[in-house]
Amino acid sequence: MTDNSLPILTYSEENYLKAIFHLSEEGKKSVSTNDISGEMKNRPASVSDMLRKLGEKKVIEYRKYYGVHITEDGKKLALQTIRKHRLWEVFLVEKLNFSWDEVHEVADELEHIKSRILIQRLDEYLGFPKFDPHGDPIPDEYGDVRSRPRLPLSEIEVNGTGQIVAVKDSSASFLRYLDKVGAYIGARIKVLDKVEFDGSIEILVDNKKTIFMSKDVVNNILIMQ
Amino acid sequence: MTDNSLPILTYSEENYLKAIFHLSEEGKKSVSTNDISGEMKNRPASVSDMLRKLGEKKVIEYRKYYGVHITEDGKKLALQTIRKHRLWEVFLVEKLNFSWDEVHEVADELEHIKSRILIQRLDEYLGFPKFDPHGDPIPDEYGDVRSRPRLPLSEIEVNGTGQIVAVKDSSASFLRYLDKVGAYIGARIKVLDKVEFDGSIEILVDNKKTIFMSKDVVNNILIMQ
DNA sequence: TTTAGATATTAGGCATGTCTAAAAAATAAT
DNA sequence: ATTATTTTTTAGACATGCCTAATATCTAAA
Ligand SMILES: [Mn+2]
Ligand SMILES: [Mn+2]
Ligand SMILES: [Mn+2]
Ligand SMILES: [Mn+2]
Repeated sequence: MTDNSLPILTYSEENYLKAIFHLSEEGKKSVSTNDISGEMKNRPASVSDMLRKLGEKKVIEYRKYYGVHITEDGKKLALQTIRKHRLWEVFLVEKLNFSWDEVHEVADELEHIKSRILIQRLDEYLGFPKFDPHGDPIPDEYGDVRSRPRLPLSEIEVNGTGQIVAVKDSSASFLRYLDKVGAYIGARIKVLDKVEFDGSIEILVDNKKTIFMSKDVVNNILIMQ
Repeated sequence: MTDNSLPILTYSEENYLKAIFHLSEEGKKSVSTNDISGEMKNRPASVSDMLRKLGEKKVIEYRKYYGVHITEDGKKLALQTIRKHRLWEVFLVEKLNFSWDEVHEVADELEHIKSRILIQRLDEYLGFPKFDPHGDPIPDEYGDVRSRPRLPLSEIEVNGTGQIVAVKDSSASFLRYLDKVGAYIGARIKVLDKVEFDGSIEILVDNKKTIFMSKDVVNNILIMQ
């Protein structure tokens, strides 16, 4: 069974489905209308309308007033969009010299281009990358994701070591901060000190540089040990 | 005066404007609703609706029942879309190994991606190409086009020589035919014989190969002498 | 110059996707 | 267990973009 039977989605439906997929990944329970509204930066009323349509297309299970669950078909479609988004991000950074804080908006448009062959060729051209510029895994054509185990920097003990493999927040301001302090994907880190009072920490990067980071920062850096 | 004051167009408006621009290039006179309807493969009623909107945005001059003329602003916007279309075509052929008959549909989607920096970087990455895979000139950022003088192969005299620089028809079937017979952009040709009866001709390609071509083909190949 | 045929526009409808305001249902508080 | 609050849905509206059917206008023929 290939994805021949999957419904065709509009740009907007793809965006909603991607948002629902991401929200589903975080907390396990069902995703609420307000959560989606927040993610999509629109009104709950608009979300209710869309949920009905996505329910009819069987990409989500929708029980009025009780939030939604994404279906297997929905997951497949969301992962295809995410695959495209992340491949385009790699292209923008690797080939067009975008910095990692500039790619998100453009990839959010490019991810909707429909051609299947385009994505296959792009993937090949990029050398079948497994991770995007933010360290997030790129699903394969069938939606399979080889994710690596990772945990927030905040959970590493003092004297613990690891490698920065991804960021939770991909906002331009956060990424530019990381550039500034020299915390890049792949950097080896060691936790030197943790301040219990405010959740801030002190880390050593690449055995060279000491950085102080606030709780907000520490929660958004993901480490592989 | 940059294009700061140009209106923002929707995808659909961009497609109409591009069609109107291309139709304007052919015959000099005004473009009719039916012409546009034919080009856009939709109904004249839809065109009338759109012409009103494009008129309000001042990208065309619209007098009811008398067709439209594109304005200077309209030309600038159309050329920006055409620039994007042709740059993406170059990318698909040069970098992703698409053949020249496969690129049109995909470029028709990619041409609407909005990021200005994306196109600048793409242009740079491709080495500032001046022509697309079909030999059509790529406008610069300001809409300036360095087109080369060219005329249909049908107008070359017997024993006349020249070089294939573009094709008028970019349909997949025509382009695949050209691939089959070995008539590519850049090929040097010499007209060996012309049959007045049916408009067919015999040409020598690269001093090596003789090809017979029908009138339909000959009208759609453009030559620089 | 009147008329027939071609061309173009409007009227009204439908689908998508958004909004505000009002109503309904679920959840939290008393 | 009832009330208050929050969450969610519906009703009605608007913009875009397409359609068919009816009407208006232009143009070419008689
Ligand atoms: Mn998107
Ligand atoms: Mn990313
Ligand atoms: Mn297009
Ligand atoms: Mn082309």
